[in-house]
Amino acid sequence: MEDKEGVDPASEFTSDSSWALAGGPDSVSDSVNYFFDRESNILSEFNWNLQPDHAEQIDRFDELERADTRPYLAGSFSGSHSCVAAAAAACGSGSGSGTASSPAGGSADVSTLIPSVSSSSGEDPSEKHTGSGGKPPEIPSKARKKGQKRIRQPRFAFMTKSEVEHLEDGYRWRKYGQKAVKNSPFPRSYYRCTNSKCTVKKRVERSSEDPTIVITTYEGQHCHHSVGFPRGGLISHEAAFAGRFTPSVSQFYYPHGEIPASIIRSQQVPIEIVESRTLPQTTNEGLLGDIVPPGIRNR
DNA sequence: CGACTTTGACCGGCGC
DNA sequence: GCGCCGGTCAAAGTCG
Repeated sequence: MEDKEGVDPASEFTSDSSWALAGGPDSVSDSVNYFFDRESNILSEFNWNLQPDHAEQIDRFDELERADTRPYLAGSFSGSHSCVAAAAAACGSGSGSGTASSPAGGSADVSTLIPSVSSSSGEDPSEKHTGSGGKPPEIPSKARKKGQKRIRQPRFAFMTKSEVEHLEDGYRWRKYGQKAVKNSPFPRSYYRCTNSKCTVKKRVERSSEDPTIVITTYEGQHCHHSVGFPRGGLISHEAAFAGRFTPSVSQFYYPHGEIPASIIRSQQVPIEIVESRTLPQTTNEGLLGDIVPPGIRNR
């Protein structure tokens, strides 16, 4: 999948007007709005209700999570640019991955990221790449392996400039696998939420092009509240993503009312966070950097 | 001792 | 049809 990820989908996105429309680096806010629109549509398909007019709803969620989430987020975002996001869902749309190989020169990172998401998205029906044996995450047993296609969970991925791979997001994860990634010197790690009832998974890998960039992909939605913010309450932007990912449970808080940013046509929301730093859990400096729509950032 | 990580093997989808 | 590769499993090892 890596290959595919690194290639096609990317092209799809990059070629996709969505990112292109992002405009130049200066048009971030515009792009955010643009993406938001798309996101709204996409998310609505998942009943995530993140449309602007649902801001209140978000707040409500936030209230529910206030105890742990808000403080956490507030702290993490305060002073930084907030925001973020993206999200993606895998289901749906997807169209095939654009064959257009993505020239996306400038968005190499993005391409890498998106592909994974997008390709998965398109798979709903046919479930392409995930070869994972089509085993439903929920059902560990191999029983469902055959005859039953795995239902793709919504996904979303984002890139983070970080020195540590595993960013705190308020949830506990158990690593269940690690694989070497083709064309990349860095392995990809697979995690699943430790909550037995929760099927959320996430993949973490470093960009082969820029080792300082960590690509995290979430899949699924948490069916429980976060466990709080461990380790000194350190928070990372990842938390925000995680929260976005699980609207029904942990919405995040946007200190400045920013709207989550991007979304992509295939229900994937790739996001690129530039200069964001995630420090070791012992520190308190995790900050979100500016979010730049894929394609904008030049490396 | 339980929870978690590591790691090799296996499975299935996809491209050629 | 074959081989490659991503994703997952599960046994063994590690840690607190």
